[in-house]
Amino acid sequence: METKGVTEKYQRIGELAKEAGVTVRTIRYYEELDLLEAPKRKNSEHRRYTKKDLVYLLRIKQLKEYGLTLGEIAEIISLAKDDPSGEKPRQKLLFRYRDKLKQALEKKDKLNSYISELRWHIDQLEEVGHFQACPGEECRYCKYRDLCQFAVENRSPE
Amino acid sequence: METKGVTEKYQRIGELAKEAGVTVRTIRYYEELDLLEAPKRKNSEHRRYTKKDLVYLLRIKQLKEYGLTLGEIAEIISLAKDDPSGEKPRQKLLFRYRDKLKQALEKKDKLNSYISELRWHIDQLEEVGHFQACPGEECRYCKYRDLCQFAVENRSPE
DNA sequence: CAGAATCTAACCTATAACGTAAGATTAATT
DNA sequence: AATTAATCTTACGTTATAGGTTAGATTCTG
Repeated sequence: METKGVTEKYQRIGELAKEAGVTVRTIRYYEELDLLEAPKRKNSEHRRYTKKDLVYLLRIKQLKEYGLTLGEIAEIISLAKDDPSGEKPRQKLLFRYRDKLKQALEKKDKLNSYISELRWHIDQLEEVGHFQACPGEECRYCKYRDLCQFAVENRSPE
Repeated sequence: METKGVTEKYQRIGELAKEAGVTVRTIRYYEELDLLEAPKRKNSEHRRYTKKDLVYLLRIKQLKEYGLTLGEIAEIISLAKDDPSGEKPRQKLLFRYRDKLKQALEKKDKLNSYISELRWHIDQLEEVGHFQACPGEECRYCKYRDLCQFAVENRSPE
């Protein structure tokens, strides 16, 4: 394929983990999920890694930061394997990003509604004196009674 | 079938569940967590509920909607039991709401950063042709190379 | 050759709010 | 009374993700 750097150095899994800022377990786990290529080894040698593996690891970390799950990342990596042009994985990644964006925007909308709802309730609570009395007799005098689903009808004699 | 009103004072758990829009299991679970008062019964009678229980159930549902956990709700209810004035539960609820508000605002900030990050990456991906080639030789011509942590150095010799 | 590092395999964890099943009992209906 | 329906308690299961945590064996390093 292509010639690797002159200073090509093989690292052990612990060293790679430290450099990438992940645990050893994480690296093996990623290998298990086909996120990371399993280094070839004879017999029962220990794993050896190159700079390229570090780059891939960091790339995975990056994609994770952008909200992709390991499954989604694996899917993209898998596409990249069969597609030398890189077009398919690129499209998939774009799709994922757009999807995450859509979800994030929806989430933002909900969050905004939630925030104003909370503000409303905080205002209300700051004014209403008797929490425990609600619902109950206090409803009769509550300024929010028309908005409250728990308001007790005020004509009913008790 | 059943005549509601003054005569039909006590409901069975299934009826209450249906009216409140929860499951029977949920009611028993809430009782377990002291969210709902356990109806008194002799021997091994079945549970019987009143209109009041329905109101409390709906109240719990409402608090849940505002993002309180069952644990937080239980805490408030517990406070209400020892405090006839209702002041302590009210303060606690206010505290919770304010806390939720704070968290929601923080979340919103993060979401906004995330959204712009995503947008940036989408723009980038729409322009960069070769995902698979990144990082690599393509970095030399990539317009984002200065921003990319994975850009391979092309000018700086080791 | 001691002791670190790594190996595989397999189970464990956290999180909340219930779901679900088993087997027994109680209530309602016919 | 008999049958059916509802309810009872107890207790384990669920959902998902991304690894953590042993254990005991093996390999590598100084």
